[in-house]
Order: sequence, then C-alpha cells, then structure tokens
Amino acid sequence: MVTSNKDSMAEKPLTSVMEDYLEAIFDLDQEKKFIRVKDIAKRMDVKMPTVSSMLKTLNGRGLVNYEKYEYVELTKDGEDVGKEIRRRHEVFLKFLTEILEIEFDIANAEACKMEHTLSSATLDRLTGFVEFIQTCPRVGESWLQYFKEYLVDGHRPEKCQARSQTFSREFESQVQAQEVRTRSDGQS
Amino acid sequence: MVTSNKDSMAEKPLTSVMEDYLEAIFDLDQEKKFIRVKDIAKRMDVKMPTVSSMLKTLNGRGLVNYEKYEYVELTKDGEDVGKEIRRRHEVFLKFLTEILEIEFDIANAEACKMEHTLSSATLDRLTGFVEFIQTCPRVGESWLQYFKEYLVDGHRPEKCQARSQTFSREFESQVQAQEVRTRSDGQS
DNA sequence: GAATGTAGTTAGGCTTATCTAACATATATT
DNA sequence: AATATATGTTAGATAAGCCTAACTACATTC
Repeated sequence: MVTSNKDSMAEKPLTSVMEDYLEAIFDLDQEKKFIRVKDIAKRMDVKMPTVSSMLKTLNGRGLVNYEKYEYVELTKDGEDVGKEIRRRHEVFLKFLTEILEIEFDIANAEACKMEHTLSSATLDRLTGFVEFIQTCPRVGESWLQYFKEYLVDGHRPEKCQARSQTFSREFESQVQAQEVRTRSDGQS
Repeated sequence: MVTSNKDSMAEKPLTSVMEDYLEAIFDLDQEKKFIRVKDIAKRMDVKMPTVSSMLKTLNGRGLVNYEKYEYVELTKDGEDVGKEIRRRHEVFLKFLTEILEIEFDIANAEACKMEHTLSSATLDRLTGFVEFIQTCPRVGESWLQYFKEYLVDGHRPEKCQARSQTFSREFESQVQAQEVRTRSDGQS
C-alpha cells in the first residue's frame, strides 16, 4: 500500500526542510548499513519525535519506505532528490572553498543553507564556472593565483598592471613549448 | 514610547522573512515619499493583514516606527538591516548576471533567495571576487571572455591549449608597451 | 522470563508566517 | 455633510516544523 506520487493529483513541491532530510538520509545510507530514527535526529540536530513525524510525511509522499520501528529506506524518488541536493551542496562547497578560499567548516555551513535555494540552471552554471577554472589551468589557475593575491592585498586597481606582467611570465612558464615567445626573466 | 532593542534582554535573531520586509521597506523608501501597508503587501506579494501583523512585530523590535493607519518608517536599526540585505542582493545579483551571465530576471529571483543565507564574510569574499574581475581588466576581462566562450562550447579540456594561445595574443594586444614580447600574428 | 535501558511513538503545545472574512477608518465624490 | 471607495485592522484558521512529557516496543542481561 505505497502511496504512489507519480502524476496522482498535483503534488505540492517539497519544502527545503524535506530536502534536507532526504539529503541526510542519502548521506547516512552511504555511511552505514541501517539507518535509524536516532541517526537522522543526530544528523539533523533535532529531536526524535521531529524525525518520526517527518518520516510519516516523507512516507506519505513516497520518498521513503518506513514502517514504525523499522529501518529507514529511501525510495527511488527519494534517492533522486537526496542525491541532487547532495550534488548541489558539493558544487557550492567547491566554489566556496576552492575559488573563494573560504575555510572548510564555514563553507560547509554556507553550502548547507544554499543548496536548496539555487535553481538547477544556476547550479549548472556555477558548476561550469568551477570546472572551467580547474580544467583550463593555463588560463585558470594562474588567474586564480592573482585572485588569491588580491584577497590578501585588498582592492588596489593600480596593481593590476603589475599583475598583468607577472601573469605573462607565469603564463609563459606554463605554456612552455608553445609558439608563443616571451622574454623570460628566469623565474621558476 | 519606542521599544529600544539595544542590549535589552538577549534579542532573538531576525528571521529571514523579517529581513525581507525590511529590505522591501528600504527599497520603497527610496522610491516614494510615503510608504503604506498596501505598497509593502504588493512588493512582498502577500495580503495586507500579513503586513499589518509583521509591522506590529517589527515595531515591537524597534525596527520600524509604525502607528495604526499611519505611514511606515524605518528606524535607524531597521534601515541598517534593510540596507545590508539590499547590499547582499546586489552583490549576488552582480555575480550571477555579470560573471555567470544568467538572465536578469532569473538572477534577480535567485538573489532574493540567497540574500539572507550567505554570511557577511562570504558575501565580502564574493564582492572581492566580482570586483577583482572587473577592476583588473587585463587579467580579468579577457579571462572572463574565455569563460563565456566555455559556456557556449561546453566542457572541452582539449580546447584549453588553444584558448591559452588566443589568450596570449589578446593579452599582448592589451598590454601593449609593456616589456613583454609576444610573436603577434597581427590580430586586432 | 522479569528487569532494565535504549529507541521510538503519540499527544499536545508553541511559533512563524500566511490566509479569508468581517469590521473600521480615512479619503474622495457628489 | 452623506455616501462611496480605498485602505487598514482584527479575529480566527491553517500549515510547517519544532519541542517536551509520557507512553510503548524492543533488546539485553541477569
């Protein structure tokens, strides 16, 4: 007697809290064999009764399979949602830690808050952005390097020119055997 | 008889909805001489009774000055909050539209959702990031240019090399009279 | 197999933010 | 001034998500 939620009467959208629970369950699923109410409560930092009632809701929505006192299991739908939220979390976290250089714990907390709000389309853009920087190192990494320098130095437009020069040097040292010729000053 | 909320008994943090209202009021304040309940309701897309009750709350918190049937006015504290939330909105919007090149209306909607969640510290980092790209055009804009190209072409690591070369040409044409020497092929 | 401790549920209450319906005030129009 | 239209308020309901307190089920272990 599973309540199928596929095209049966205009399903309301999931709340971001529901998404949080699904993500938590998804994570736990990969960490341990059986998931209990207590585990979820701990992960979500809420009390057990809150989990109980949420599981009832999620069960009614066909996102988990849960019978009183038994172990918790995600349905296919529930897993899809959990995985997607997890993915968003990862993308945003990567951006915060690897591009903006924000300390992991803080970034992780921010990512938790952000993961629901951004649309898939925006997330995809952001993913592309992060990937671009990281898969195009000759352009990207040295550029990133200057950004990090900027973080330390603060806002100093007059330094941009100098940066551009430095950039060209580093650029050359990375491009190496290319047809590009730059007067090197023997750095690295 | 203003309820001062300064160090009088551990004030609870503002909810993000309260922040939304303060931002809306802050905006309206700059657009028109007098602000009425109706204006706020329209801006927030809620009904008037909702605004009435929120104004009562905000008044109690010393964030607005509001007496029944009169015009709405932000207190200093309320204005500070509204302005800060507005600032966050702007920063995030700028990032979405100018860096990720997301269509304005969509970006604006995303920014609305994000403006509460990011911490000041993260927002500052993001601001720095956006500013860096825009105030250091020789490094930034052409780099951004390649990012945009990447958005169109998709993920093609094998193109990075080619991009690097192109980059060097554009780079040279911009740096001009610098000590850098690149073998130009007469472009632009 | 009865006692104990851990895990889970139910019941009921609180808070925030929203709504509708009904009433109240203020403003404009004749 | 009398009435009509706008705007605003109050009252009461609802939905989510959380809580505590009290009860129940399961699992050890003596």
